[in-house]
Amino acid sequence: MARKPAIPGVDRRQQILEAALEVFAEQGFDGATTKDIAARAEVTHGLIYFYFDSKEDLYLAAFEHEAESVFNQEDFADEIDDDTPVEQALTAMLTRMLTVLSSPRAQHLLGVMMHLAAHRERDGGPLRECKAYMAARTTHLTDQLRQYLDRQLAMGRLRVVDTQLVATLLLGSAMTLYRIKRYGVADKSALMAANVQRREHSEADDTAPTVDCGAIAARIADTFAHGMLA
Amino acid sequence: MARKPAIPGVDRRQQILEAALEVFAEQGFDGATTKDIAARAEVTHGLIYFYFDSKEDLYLAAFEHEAESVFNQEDFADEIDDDTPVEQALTAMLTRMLTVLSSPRAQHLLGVMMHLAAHRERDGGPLRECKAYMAARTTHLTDQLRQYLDRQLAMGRLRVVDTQLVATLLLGSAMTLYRIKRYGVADKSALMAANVQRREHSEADDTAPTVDCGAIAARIADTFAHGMLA
Amino acid sequence: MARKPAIPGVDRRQQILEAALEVFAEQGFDGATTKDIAARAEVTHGLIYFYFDSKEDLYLAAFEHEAESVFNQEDFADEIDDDTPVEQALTAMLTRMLTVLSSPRAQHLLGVMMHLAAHRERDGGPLRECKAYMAARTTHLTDQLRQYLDRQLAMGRLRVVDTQLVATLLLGSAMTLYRIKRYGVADKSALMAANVQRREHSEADDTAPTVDCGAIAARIADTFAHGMLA
Amino acid sequence: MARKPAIPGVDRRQQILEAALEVFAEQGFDGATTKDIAARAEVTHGLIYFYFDSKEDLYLAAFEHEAESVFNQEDFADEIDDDTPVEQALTAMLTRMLTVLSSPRAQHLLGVMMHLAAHRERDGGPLRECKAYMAARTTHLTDQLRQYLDRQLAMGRLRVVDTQLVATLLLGSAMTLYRIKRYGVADKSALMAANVQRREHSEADDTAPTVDCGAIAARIADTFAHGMLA
DNA sequence: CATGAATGAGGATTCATTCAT
DNA sequence: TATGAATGAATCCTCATTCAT
Repeated sequence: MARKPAIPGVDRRQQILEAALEVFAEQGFDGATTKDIAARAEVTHGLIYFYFDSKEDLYLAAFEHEAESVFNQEDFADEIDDDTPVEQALTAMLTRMLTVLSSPRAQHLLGVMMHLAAHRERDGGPLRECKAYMAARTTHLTDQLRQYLDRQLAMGRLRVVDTQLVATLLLGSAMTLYRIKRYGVADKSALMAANVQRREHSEADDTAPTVDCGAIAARIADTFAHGMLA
Repeated sequence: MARKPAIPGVDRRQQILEAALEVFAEQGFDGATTKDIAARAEVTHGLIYFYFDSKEDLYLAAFEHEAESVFNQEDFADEIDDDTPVEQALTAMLTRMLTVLSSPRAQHLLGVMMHLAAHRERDGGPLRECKAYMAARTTHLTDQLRQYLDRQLAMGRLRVVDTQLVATLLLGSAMTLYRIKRYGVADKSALMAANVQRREHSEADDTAPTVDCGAIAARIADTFAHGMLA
Repeated sequence: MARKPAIPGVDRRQQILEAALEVFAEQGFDGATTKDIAARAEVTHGLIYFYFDSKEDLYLAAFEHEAESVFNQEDFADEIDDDTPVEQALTAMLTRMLTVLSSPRAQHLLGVMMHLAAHRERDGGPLRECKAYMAARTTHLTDQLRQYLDRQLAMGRLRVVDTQLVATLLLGSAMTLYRIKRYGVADKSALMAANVQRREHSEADDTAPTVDCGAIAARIADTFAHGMLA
Repeated sequence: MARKPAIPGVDRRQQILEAALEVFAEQGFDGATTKDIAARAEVTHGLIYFYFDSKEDLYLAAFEHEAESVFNQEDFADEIDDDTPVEQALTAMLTRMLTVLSSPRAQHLLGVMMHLAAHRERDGGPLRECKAYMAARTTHLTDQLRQYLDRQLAMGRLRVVDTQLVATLLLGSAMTLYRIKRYGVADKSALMAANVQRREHSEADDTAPTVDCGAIAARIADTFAHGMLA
């Protein structure tokens, strides 16, 4: 009675995972319904429970599935050559990071992460694992960057700044701007940065606007490198 | 069966609004239940519907109620003296902003705004109004800051930078860091900045840790003013 | 704290009773809400419970209040002169009955009665009393008419017909037509009589259409008296 | 927790539709609860919403489901032979109609229709569709009958009477009497005809008393054909 | 594997009713 | 008398989850 003969190559589990990530990214854990997900995956509602134990299990699986593939490409800071001029190196690193984050899948992951970040439950709730994973990865990134900055500082190429702070601001700024550019209005508000995208891009739909990662990266690097004073 | 005559002094409507803001900040619109809110407000479930038409109406009311009082204090950029040195002026402005945002109520509002920012619905959904309000206020802030920077640029005090970009990064950074400092782990992930707070503060509860707004502001201003290169 | 000083002459109880009858006529017992009634009576919700013990009590009171005044005028059959020609007597009687029923209040009562008639509960429910009252009055009317017909039959003025049946049909027909004429479309369906009113009257609003009771009465009497065969 | 696999032979949707019609017939739309309906259908409460979108949707479905099958048998007037003597033809037609209406299901439909007829909302409300359907079918029936009478009138077999009026009275009388006979007291009141049934039948339960449709039809036809005057 | 019917707990909302003032 | 705030039970509806087929 299997309606979809399922072209043996197509993996239903995969379909569900992807649909789930999308829906969770849009609606959050509470707002998403398993029925919605099934519909998006073009799968019957019941089938979800063949592959996953529960909505929560599905959430975790979808998150990890994507996080694995996104974060594993991101040891970008490792490749930084300590001898390259700082601004150039930062531009390269930010470009690489933004490029990785440009894929639709990575975007969905970011969406999920924003919901996760917004959630604050007394006990941590069912999403605790995801939060922990996210925190770890995030810490790792900042640490890599900070270590790089520390080395540059030691080499006398930087003013004496709080490298931890700068690392945080750099990565935060990159993500902030990136999401603003891609999604437009709704995100602006989140970060109090409103009309950037109106000037440069104006796509707000999901048809994957091409964002110039290199340009964003260069500008951020320039600002952080030289400051804005004359 | 009117049980509690309401201890004449207490305003139940207010209680509900405040409880709602808290719960919505923690759980988001979908995650929050009207029952939770009633419990937090120490009010019976049904009473919510005496004061508000629906969960959505309550959300809007709670949001606006707080947004009004928070944002109305925030025309900080207006007071900036164009003759003050830029770094000093920015420090003052950021300090003022962070101070306003330190109140528990403002924190709840920020929590709600994060959820709002994470939500992405085809039609905008019931929360559209809040998003629009948020976008407008946010745009206003950035604009004020950008205009200030434009004036300074015209006066020859700044390098030729993209003032819009800098304004966005400045405000975004301030908010980012602020939330990280106050709440710890969960927020880190949102912005991929993980271990800042572990070094400086480590409170994660609601007992309102005192954050040194001036110090944060000064460091951000310094970084943006001079850059990090030696 | 009495908002309405209530022009001492105006009786709030009365206002409530009348509003209740209207609302119950429109929505039925289950469909009506005490809040609606209070609003219609321009009275606060709570006041209802000062005058009445419960919704049910109010229903009973409203029903009886009106029924008393309507039915008490209706001993029309008593006044029939046995010597008047039958058709003429019937016309007079029906005219009188329809006239009594023309008042807005009587119309509301009829509305309530239709709901009552439609309700069929295992145990009789809270409306049992009203139903019983209605049945009694109704029986009384039919009996009067039947007795009149029996007397006429005994006097040889009628064919040998089932007087009980004819009495029932006569009264039923009168009410049927009357409601159709007054309310238009919705009622038609109830009684499977559709376009009568479109020809003669076309009011459907509550602004009390004047209905020609005499004309309706005459036509009914004619039909029942002579039949339709040539 | 799919408990009952549904005893393959039984159609739950059907069960629900039938239970709904019964409950709606007894209690009206407002008085009926979905829980009652579920209980009557021996189905869990939630299942209703698997098959129907809302209580209203269920009402419509139940109404139409039954109305279709009842009204479709009722083009009785079409089959009337214009050459048959009028009284005989009417008797046949009424007999046929009453027979169709004798089925328990048709009785439930009539119950629903009575509630519908009693309801009078400003906007028509959610039941508007049903009312419209009812009005249309009802109009159709009356029209058929009136046209038949018009033809007979043209053939000189009838006195000059208002055929529309007579058609309305005939059908209304048939339905009136029919419901009185079957259900007893409650209905009497509706039409102010109280004691007919006490003489002839006295069933008030749902065990479908057999009613002599032919006898009722004949008596009505006789009355309308010849009138009651000697 | 896959389906879709079925379940029941829980969520938003309404409403009759009560009571301090 | 009259008000309006307050209560809690009941109602409609949703949704995660299960299971026979």
